[in-house]
Amino acid sequence: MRPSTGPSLFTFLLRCTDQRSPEAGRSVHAFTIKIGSLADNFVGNSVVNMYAKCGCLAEATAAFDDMGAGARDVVSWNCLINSYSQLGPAGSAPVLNLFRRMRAHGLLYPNAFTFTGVFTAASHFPEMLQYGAEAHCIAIKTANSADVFVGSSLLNMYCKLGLVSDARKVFDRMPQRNSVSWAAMISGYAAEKKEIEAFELFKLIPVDDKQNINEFVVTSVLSVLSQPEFLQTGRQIHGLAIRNGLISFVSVDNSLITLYTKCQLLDDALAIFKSSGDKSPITWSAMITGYAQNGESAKSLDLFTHMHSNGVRPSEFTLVGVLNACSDHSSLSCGKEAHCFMLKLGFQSQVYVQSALVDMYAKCFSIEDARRAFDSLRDADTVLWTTMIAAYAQNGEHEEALAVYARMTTKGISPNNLTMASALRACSSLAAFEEGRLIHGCALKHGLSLGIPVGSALSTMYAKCGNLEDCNIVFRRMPQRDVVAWNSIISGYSQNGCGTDALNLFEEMKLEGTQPDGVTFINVLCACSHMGLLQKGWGYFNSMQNEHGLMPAIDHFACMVDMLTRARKFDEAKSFIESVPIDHGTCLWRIVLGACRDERDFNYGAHAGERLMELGSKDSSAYILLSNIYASWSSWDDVERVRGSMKLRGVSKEPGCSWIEIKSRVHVFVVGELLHPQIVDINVGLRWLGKHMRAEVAECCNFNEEELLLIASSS
DNA sequence: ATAGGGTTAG
Repeated sequence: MRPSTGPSLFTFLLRCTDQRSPEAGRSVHAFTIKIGSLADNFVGNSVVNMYAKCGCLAEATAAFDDMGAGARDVVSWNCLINSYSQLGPAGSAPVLNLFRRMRAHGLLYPNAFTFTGVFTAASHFPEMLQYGAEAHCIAIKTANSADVFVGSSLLNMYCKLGLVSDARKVFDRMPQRNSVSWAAMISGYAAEKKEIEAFELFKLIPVDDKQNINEFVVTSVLSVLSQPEFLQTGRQIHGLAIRNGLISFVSVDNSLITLYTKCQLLDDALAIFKSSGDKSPITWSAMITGYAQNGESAKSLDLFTHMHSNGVRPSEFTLVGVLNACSDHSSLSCGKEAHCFMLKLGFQSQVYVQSALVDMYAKCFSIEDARRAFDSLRDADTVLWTTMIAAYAQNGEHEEALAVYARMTTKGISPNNLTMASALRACSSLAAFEEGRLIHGCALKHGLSLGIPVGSALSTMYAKCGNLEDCNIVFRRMPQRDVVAWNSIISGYSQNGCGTDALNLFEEMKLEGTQPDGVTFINVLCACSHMGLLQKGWGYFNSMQNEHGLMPAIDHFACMVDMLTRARKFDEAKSFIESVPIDHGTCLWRIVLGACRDERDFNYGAHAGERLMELGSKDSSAYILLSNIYASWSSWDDVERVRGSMKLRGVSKEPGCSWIEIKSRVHVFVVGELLHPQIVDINVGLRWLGKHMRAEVAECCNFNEEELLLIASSS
């Protein structure tokens, strides 16, 4: 029996709910208890709903319990279920629990409202799939599966759990669909990067049904088409968004900004950004990130300052963008400032931000800071570990890179292709063959060995270890190759003295239709240089610009100088260097000096050495070579002059260091090594080797003893 | 009295 005060209580409770005022709601609740109407399921449900909407879930649950089993109906259960499901992942377990209790009750049948809450709850965790699928069966049995809300939340659940084709089956069987169904299905394809499927589905939306192409649908489809190859389609959807009056929706603007920044059209992106009426932190982040990703670090940082002065609170996404801009800038002071922001805003425990931070410090050459940032996070994931490995590899600390990789493996964190590529890069630099093979095995186990980044890194690793056979096998097994993959094998052959094979590979690459880049030409020109193919070298050098539109850079000029001097064309080398249109510092003259030593042409050597001194070279070996040349001529004044300016400029020789891995142990030697346990025997062996080498060289080249000592002293 | 979908990142 319902008391006469019922209707007015509803009105009060509704108003409290609408105004999200639990304070007022509590006094109405107290009144319902006083007049004993909580047992009325309409009033009770309103109380539960009021607390739930006000975010007071504990009180909602208490009111639900107070209603008593007799007064609770489907709506009471649904109110509670849906308010938990709106909490997101945190509410998933309570929802499934409530659903189980509701069914155990027996007399109540779940309805469409129940299933939408249950499916939403199950969509957050893969291990909840079985509960979701079970609920799907119950929905069919209780004749709820034809409902649009049920269908939409169900297909969304399958999408979020990675079962897109199951989602599509649900979608296809829906007797009716609305914008939510379309948006959920499109974003399901978007999450799997299935651009074609997403766009095909988008085109299936009935054209007369403008209602279905709303801001959600447009946002989803734009997000998946934000790539240069879909720019034209993206522009068409932009036009459609304008015609449908969707341009004022902030999420549409955000995805348009992303579309244009991903296509490197920063002006178009900026136009959207400027015209966007109410910018969200996402709008700012998208633009800041867009600048950073397009190498416009200064503009990125500038916009961040603007965001800050406009009083918009940066999100973790913003910080990632800003940190990226700082890495690009190699600006440690900017990076440290961003780090402070990050701490102030409390993003230090977010893995994405942490990885960007580690990367920033690594790119700013502050590897200790990178390590400290890495160590400060407890639950590092694959990418963060990989960033740290890459950070050491980029900074030349290859042993540390492998140590971090080893620790990652012990912790059972599975690698991705960049992990493998970075660890292999460290192996290449150390020529660590055994370690490299182990990593190859690991890549194989994880199914990563055939992809482009890992395949290329493997080829390089085998080549750097002198194993061209495995370098070739790995390369030939790759199902697809890009210019980087080709470069790895061409450089492998070229650096191992197999110039002819390197050049044949280069021709094969062009036949396959892969465009060479600057790196390819460095290897090709090196190969020509080593084989003394001067004419061929010139041909390739000229083809860079003429056939491939590539501007020669300092390394290419260096290859040509090397090639000319090896052929003893010192005059040509001299005029070539003087014609180089870019700033080349001391590098080209240094090559000439080195070649003059090897070719015993000390006149040109002295010229190159004097040029290097004029240019203020800090290279100690150049000064030593030059003074040795003068010494061989007995020009003691010049020797004094060179030694003097070397001292004046504070040029000193860094101690040389080398190492070798024997049976998994690394043996390190510095100049004048005394500490190695077998150093006496090693020195005896080295002297023996040196004597025999000199004898052999002298025999075939007719050097005299004096010249040989000059060569030995400078190399 | 109760419900479902979208945008930015290492």
